[in-house]
Amino acid sequence: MTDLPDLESRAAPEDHHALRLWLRMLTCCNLIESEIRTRLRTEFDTTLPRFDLMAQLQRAPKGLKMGELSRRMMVTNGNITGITDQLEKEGLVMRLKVETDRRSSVLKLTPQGRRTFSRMARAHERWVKAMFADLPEDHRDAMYQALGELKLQIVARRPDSAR
Amino acid sequence: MTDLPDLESRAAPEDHHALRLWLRMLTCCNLIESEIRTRLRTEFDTTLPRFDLMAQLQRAPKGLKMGELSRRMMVTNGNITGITDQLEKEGLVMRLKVETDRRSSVLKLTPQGRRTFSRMARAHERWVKAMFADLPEDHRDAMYQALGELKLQIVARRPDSAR
DNA sequence: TATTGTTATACTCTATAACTATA
DNA sequence: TATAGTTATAGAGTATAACAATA
Repeated sequence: MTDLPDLESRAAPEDHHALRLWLRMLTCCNLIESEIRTRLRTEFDTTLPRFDLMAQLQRAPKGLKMGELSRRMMVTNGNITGITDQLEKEGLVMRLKVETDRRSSVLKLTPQGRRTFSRMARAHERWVKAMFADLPEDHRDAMYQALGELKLQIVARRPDSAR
Repeated sequence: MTDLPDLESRAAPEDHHALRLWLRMLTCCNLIESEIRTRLRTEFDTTLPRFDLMAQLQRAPKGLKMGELSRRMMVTNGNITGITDQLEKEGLVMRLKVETDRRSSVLKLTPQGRRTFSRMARAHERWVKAMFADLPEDHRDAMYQALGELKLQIVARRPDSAR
């Protein structure tokens, strides 16, 4: 491994393995994430949180309540309101009133939102595939596996995981 | 793997392996990062970029020029100026004039900055170790390996990598 | 002319907390 | 009382671009 001058360079030789792994993981994530953010901005004039919200809705044909989106995206309610306001103004998502609970709204993609998201999702998948293209399959699968365990442990340790 | 209601839930069954891996990786990183940010804030009243900058300086006893920090932390010059202003005001880092180039400053940790950073770094390592504690060694090493390759590829693909 | 660092600006994202309307 | 969503606010982080001093 070469000594590239990035975030990982903050690791010291005596650091614990877990710490070195984390710094490398963080560097990779930041690299990928910043490329995706840049491309979403320059090619689609949108942001990652907006893309994430639309991705959640795409997977939920019946729509999602705003509170559920807040949990999934791990941000507070007010933020979902803000992102939703933008997307609604642009005609990409719509708020629907719930018969059984008049406090709630359910969000859905509009037909236009569905079309727009499809184009973005295809591009997004292309970018990601390209970035992971040369990672050997067995390494890719091993990482997927290991990350699955890691995620379970971390979620289990979270203070609010009993919710 | 259970179907937890988080970011990864935006993956669809037909998604490419690379995409699913990326979403899982992103979820893990976000979980870890947000725990670290919260703890840095509540226990040390500081932020991740400030911690990162100090970590870079800790590893560079001779100090670093601000432009070099900007490259390593992958943010623009102006942001380094801002973070440095804060840390300097609190007496944690100092700007030193360079004899050979009067445009440049070299940043170093002050003695107090060194002490403060040591305490934070020990705590930070404890947090990370705890989060990775139950990940089997062989998985951990496999991930470290795979991420190393991934990082090389992504860096090589970056538009400014020829710099 | 190019580079180093600074300044000013604008925007997104985020958490917090107070609020409303329902339940 | 508790919950769903809204509003207001403040702060961090970021990019962009214009700028001064120096190379």
